[in-house]
Amino acid sequence: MRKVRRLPRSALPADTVQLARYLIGKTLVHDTEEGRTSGRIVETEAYVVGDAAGHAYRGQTQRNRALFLRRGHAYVYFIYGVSYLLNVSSEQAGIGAGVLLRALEPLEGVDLMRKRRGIERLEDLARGPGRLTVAMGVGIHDDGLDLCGDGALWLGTEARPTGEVGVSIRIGITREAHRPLRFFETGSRFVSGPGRLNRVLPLNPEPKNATQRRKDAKENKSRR
DNA sequence: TATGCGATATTCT
DNA sequence: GAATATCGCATAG
Repeated sequence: MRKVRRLPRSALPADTVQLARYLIGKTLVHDTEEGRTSGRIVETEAYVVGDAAGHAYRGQTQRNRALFLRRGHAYVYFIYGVSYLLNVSSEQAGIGAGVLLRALEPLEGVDLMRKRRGIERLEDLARGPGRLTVAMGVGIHDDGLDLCGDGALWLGTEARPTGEVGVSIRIGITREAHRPLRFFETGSRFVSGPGRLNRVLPLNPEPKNATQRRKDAKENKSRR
């Protein structure tokens, strides 16, 4: 394994889509009192400027203010009453956009991740954005932190060469769901989502996502 | 492998 | 009151 060094902000592309692509293969590290956990980033999604699916779409609020920090800051928020999700802010100060970190391949602190997650299987420790934050010990207290500073949560260089990067539509959203803004390392066992999205292109006809399916089911029921 | 469903907080309408 | 950048468990094929 290569020596992992902190990524300076100047290394991050100053564009949301490019950053999402760039982060594949890089390392996320968290040092806590319990110990260090780290992992290779194998799946991301871009939430670009003017994106109706992005939290910054309706302007800055108390909740999403970290998305408006200059690139390289953590935006953490709570969703579905169950999960915390971690994003990296991606544009210049005052412009709201970010990259959602969706899955990691565990590197260091695997036992600590197992303890935090309460499961054993390596592939499931950080596959999915909500699982990732649990495994890494990331929570709302990390919202707004600078991932390019000298803090405990940071982005690092790649621990080993990155494989081929694939693209697909994003997962779990309804608005602008067709856009090819999800990036992943092809062939990785640590990537979330249905297998058909994890091959290199083709951008297949848009499958219905979970929310839409639920809506349809409900409508069918009330129709009877 | 896919589909269905409940849990549950915060924001927006 | 509805929607949501999810997860874990159940069930079916």
